[in-house]
Amino acid sequence: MVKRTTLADIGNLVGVDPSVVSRVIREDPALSIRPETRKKIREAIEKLGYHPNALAQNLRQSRSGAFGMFVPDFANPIFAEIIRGADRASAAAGAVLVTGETAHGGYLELARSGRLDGLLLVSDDVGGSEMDELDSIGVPWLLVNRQEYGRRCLIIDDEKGARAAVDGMLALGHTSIGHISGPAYSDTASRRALGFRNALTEAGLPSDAAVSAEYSAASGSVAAPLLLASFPDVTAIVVSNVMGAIGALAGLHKAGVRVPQDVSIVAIHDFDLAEQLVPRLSTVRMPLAQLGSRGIEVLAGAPLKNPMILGPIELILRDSSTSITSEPPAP
Amino acid sequence: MVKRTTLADIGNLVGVDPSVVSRVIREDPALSIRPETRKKIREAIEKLGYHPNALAQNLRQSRSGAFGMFVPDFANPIFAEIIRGADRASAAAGAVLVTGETAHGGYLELARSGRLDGLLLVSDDVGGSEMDELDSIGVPWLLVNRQEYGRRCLIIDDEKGARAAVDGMLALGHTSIGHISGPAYSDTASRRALGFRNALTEAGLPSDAAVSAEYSAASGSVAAPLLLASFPDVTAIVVSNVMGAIGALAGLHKAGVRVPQDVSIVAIHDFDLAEQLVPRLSTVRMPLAQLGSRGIEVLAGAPLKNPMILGPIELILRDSSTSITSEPPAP
DNA sequence: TTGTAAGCGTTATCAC
DNA sequence: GTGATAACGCTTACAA
Repeated sequence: MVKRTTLADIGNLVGVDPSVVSRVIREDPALSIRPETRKKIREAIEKLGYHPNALAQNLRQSRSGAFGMFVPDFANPIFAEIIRGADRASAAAGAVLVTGETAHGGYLELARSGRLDGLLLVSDDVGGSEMDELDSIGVPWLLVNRQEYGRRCLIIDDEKGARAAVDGMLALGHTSIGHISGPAYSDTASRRALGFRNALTEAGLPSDAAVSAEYSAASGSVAAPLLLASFPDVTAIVVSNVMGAIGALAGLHKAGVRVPQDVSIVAIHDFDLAEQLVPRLSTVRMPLAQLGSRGIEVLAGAPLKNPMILGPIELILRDSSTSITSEPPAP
Repeated sequence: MVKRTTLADIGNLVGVDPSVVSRVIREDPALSIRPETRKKIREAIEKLGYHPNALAQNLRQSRSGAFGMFVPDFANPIFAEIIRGADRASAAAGAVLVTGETAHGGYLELARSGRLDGLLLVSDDVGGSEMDELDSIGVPWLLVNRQEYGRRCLIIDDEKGARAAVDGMLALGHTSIGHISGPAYSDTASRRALGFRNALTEAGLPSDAAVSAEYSAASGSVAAPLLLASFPDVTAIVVSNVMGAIGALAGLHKAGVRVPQDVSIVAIHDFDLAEQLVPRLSTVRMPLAQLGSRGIEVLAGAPLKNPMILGPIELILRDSSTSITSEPPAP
């Protein structure tokens, strides 16, 4: 590997001080320079193929030009979409995105060593002591998709998302609607459960048909038949998360329950494969990518007035839900 | 944000030169030091909560401590698993993993500015000129899951994977086996197609029942019914990639073809959701995580004698494939 | 209109 | 056994 070209090399070639070259590159407005000198410098840069050494810039400016983003699981399409948003925004901000899974806890060491200008944490398993530690380190950081008292965070309108799902089922004529919620420790789950209950209460309908499941397909596949066994009248189920919904489809199929003929299913969060499942899964599309991109923007200095992302929330009806009127009318 | 503790701070506190502190921290074997001095230094480090400034280390040592990993699509579970492997290996190597999507081409600038100690590219849309540029920059880099003449790369045994799928179908009694291959420009696709043909040829069976599809569910959903229309005798289909297989299930369902009763399906590459689809999808599990982890190890200096990863390849039979003998016997 | 110089915090090579 | 010094490549206030 050949030695890299430095500012000094350019300076030597042109016969000018490196600092001048630096100022030309950075288009320092306080610099007045003869056009021909500037031109010569530009040409030399071109000729030698100069690119600034980011490591030196980093040290000099005490900033790493990197943002961190840690998620529980790369394979979850929800996190993938958040990451994508963060990736785009980082690139736009001229920074790189360092990603990792929260499990190995590497983000603390990264923050301590100054390798991150900011950090996004998308995870329920980041504990209070880790958060305190981050605060004491002094890196800007944000909880993403999780609200916690006294911490800076960014969330989407989960309550509204759940309402959209319920309203969609109501519009299809369902009057007995069930809920497979996320785990109790998850605040997104409780906000969705709240939206579910409120929407039904406002419609003058009961909202007690609910069971809770983990954020996993396996858990959803158990929960769905269980819900129907406990509440046999239920004709539509709002599933709090996509993995659970996929599991629910599988679990119901195995139990001999037909979707959507016997029960309609709608999930919170949309994702690519929803379109390809059998049956195609109805979802509520939420602004996940914005969760990532806005997170980066806040880390980069944008004001955080409101933790709630105000993006579009959209019910996407596919084959897993159907109108109740397609059932034989009561005698 | 308070000023960070530096080596000099420790030195001042203990009454010793910063360089000595550095040598203690790095456990320099060439350092002889009084045990009590060492102890005092250790205590001061503890007391002031010192952590080395990675930015300064980076500049001094001309290494960024970061590896890059760029994929076409974060949402594809295949790439997610490769990323996970790379993430683990990076953490183990004391480096961070910078990820991004190949589309915005940011990796070139990262490489040029010295922000990466090495780069893994998992993508069919990285062109020859980009590769040449990377070579001229001098960063170690590797194509992952793609073989290209004259380039350093890392692949898995796709041919063997396809063979495993075919052999599995043969063992179930199928004698007319079709293939939904990946796109022609993809070398993984051609290696899988080769495995498919060889396995059938060696079994004395024809291997002409093949159509090609893009790496997408939508494409697979079109290709599967098409394949059956062209080759009505086919009783089992080997799908070259998971997305295509998911699409195939959907496409066949829509066409009224029952899986596995009318046709068996097996996909190359396993992933979480395979277990939760309806029907549960048979797959060939390939060592994807190792593709990522070994890639990082090679970047970190491990010798690259053989581009082929020699991990386990395992056929996982689930509900989407069944024995041909379950069909009514011919009269 | 340009040059000088002082750092950013570390580490490697000497010197004492 | 420990200290001094230079250097990594860049930026920026100040001097000329």
